[in-house]
Amino acid sequence: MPTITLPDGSQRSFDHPVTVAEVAASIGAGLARAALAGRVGDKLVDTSYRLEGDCKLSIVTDRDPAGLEIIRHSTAHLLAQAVKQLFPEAQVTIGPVIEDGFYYDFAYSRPFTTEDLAAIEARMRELSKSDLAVERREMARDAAVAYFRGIGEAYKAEIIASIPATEAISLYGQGDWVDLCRGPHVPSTGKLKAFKLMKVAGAYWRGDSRNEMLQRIYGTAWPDQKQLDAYLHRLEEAEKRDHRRIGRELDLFHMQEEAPGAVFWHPKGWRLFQRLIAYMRVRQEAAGFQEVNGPELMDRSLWIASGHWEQFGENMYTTQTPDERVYAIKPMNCPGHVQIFKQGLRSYRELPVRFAEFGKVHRYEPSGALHGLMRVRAFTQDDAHVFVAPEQLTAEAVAMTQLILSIYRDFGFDELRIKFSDRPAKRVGSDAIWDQAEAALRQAADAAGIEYTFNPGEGAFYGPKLEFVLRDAIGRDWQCGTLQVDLNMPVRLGAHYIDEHSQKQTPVMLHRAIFGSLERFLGILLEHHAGKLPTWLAPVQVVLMGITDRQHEYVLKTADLLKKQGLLVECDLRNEKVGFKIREHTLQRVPYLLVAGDKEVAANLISVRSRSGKDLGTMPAQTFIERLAVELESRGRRSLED
RNA sequence: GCCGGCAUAGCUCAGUGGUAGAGCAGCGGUUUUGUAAACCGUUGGUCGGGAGUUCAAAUCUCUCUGCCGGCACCA
Repeated sequence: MPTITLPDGSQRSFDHPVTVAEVAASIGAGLARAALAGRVGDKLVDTSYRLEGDCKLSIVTDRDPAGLEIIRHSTAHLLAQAVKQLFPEAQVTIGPVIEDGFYYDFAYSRPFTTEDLAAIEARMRELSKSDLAVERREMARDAAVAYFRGIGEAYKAEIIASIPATEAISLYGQGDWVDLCRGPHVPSTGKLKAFKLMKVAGAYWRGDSRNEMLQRIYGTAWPDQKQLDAYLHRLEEAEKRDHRRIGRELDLFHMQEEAPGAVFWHPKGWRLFQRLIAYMRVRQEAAGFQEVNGPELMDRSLWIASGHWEQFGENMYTTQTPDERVYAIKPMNCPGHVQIFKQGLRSYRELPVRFAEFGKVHRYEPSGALHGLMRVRAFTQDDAHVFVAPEQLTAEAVAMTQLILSIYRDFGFDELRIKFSDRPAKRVGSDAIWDQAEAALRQAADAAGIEYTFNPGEGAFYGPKLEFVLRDAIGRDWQCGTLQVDLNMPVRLGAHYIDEHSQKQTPVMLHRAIFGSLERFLGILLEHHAGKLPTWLAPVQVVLMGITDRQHEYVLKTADLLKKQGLLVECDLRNEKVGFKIREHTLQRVPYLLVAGDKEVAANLISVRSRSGKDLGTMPAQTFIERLAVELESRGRRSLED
């Protein structure tokens, strides 16, 4: 005799076991139609799930995030069913939900074409229209392995075989098709109405490049057509903020075939780049860092000693000189900084020693990894290494975490993901050292009060790391900042200090980067702001223009005034209409446009227009300068428009 | 590196075996202009590189390079 308690606290009693669907129907016909699944306690179940005893139940519809996830998961099944009907030779593997959609990997003799994709999508629509019931059943593991082997699904059988033998396997069937799945799923395929197949790509079986390549089909699915259309529109908008496009439109940089993965910075882009450096210098200096500079080329022996040659030798650029020595072009700055630390005897009194460098590094990245400014072969790190005594480690790591977060906030990145990555399979150093390093970093992260996710096995080969991850316009995540605890490199490279008992000690080394790669950070920054950089960063902050050439002298004089304040100013004295000039400079995302006509000249004023198109009225140049100063000093938190 | 796609003027793109095109940009004029595109004229391309098929290749084939979307990698 189950009594069901609903989310609003109301209760319903039944004199026999009921399904989730029946409970939904007892509440209302509309809810019965909208029901995708049920939530019993914390557990998601199908609408066909039978409630035998008293429980708390909520009906999951597409308004529930869990409901949307179920729709996407079920759409992945619909995709697999359609593929099996059209390409019976294809084998199914896995089909998980991802952000905004899903994918499904198939093993097939050839890649799917875009024509295939259209045919598959059309078949999915037919299957949806047929409104096939989705039914769950359970099977013993070994029986399930035998079943999938029997129907020629070797991959599925392999997956099931890796599940413990004692577990019952749930299978979901719809029409002629059955898949292994934990569920839950929508009650019938008719619930799947708004979906679209997006692209095909290769993907390795079990994510291992030694395995065969499968054919992955990506799709998106939404509760209704309107939300699907909105999503597709968002994608189009995101494309417009692609940093590669903005870089060209704003004449910031270019790349070309002769230098794959390397950037040609144009004047405005380089100015922007230098402004990032100038900002970081100020922040670093205040935080006790000393800027240093190491050689670009160092003998291979140093990289062998550090362990980089062993780990990354394949990805290092090398050069052989006439004396037959082999040098590596530095792929990172740490060994250089250790050499500087090693000069002379270091006292414990000097610690922490904080060396920072804007170091240009070269890494021969795999060709397929290159991606605009985000992944290049030649890039500049705001790299720093801090040598501390073990007891200073936590405080130093906490301070650095806070510095990173504070700097990100200055750039408008309030939301970022932080990941904690621990020891990778390929590493140097004993487990005892790793235990120590991981514990220290975790302790520091907790002391800093940050929230992070756990990223097992993704640490650097010499130590665990915190990764500060930013997201680009179309949702790809990129590691920017990093903080690493390293107990290995100081030993390998022979760094020491003398403690208070005159004993030689090995310092702990912290690696940290805040921008990470300036190139990448700039790419993210451009996308984050859609090219509309905050005024304090903009390579051109103000453009002045006259309406006719009668105002030229006044414009030049006013521009001089602004330039003397250190503002980045250009004058547009071209023989063009003011509307044309406004349009061009607005497209160039110049923060402020100042216009002077005869009226302004007569009154000794300027007319101010913001990038957003707002007319801020006329004012004396001095007033503009003062109000702009407030915006610049607050790094855009306060604006001249306010 | 792997799978797939793409590569035509500075940019965005059309051209699918038969004499390389458009819009914008650029350049030369005219216009002295009031807050997101004035008007007229005009320059510009070994169709990514190489090889092949063909009477004939931007177009078909092979190959190399680069880029794009994924996967793998990311000190």
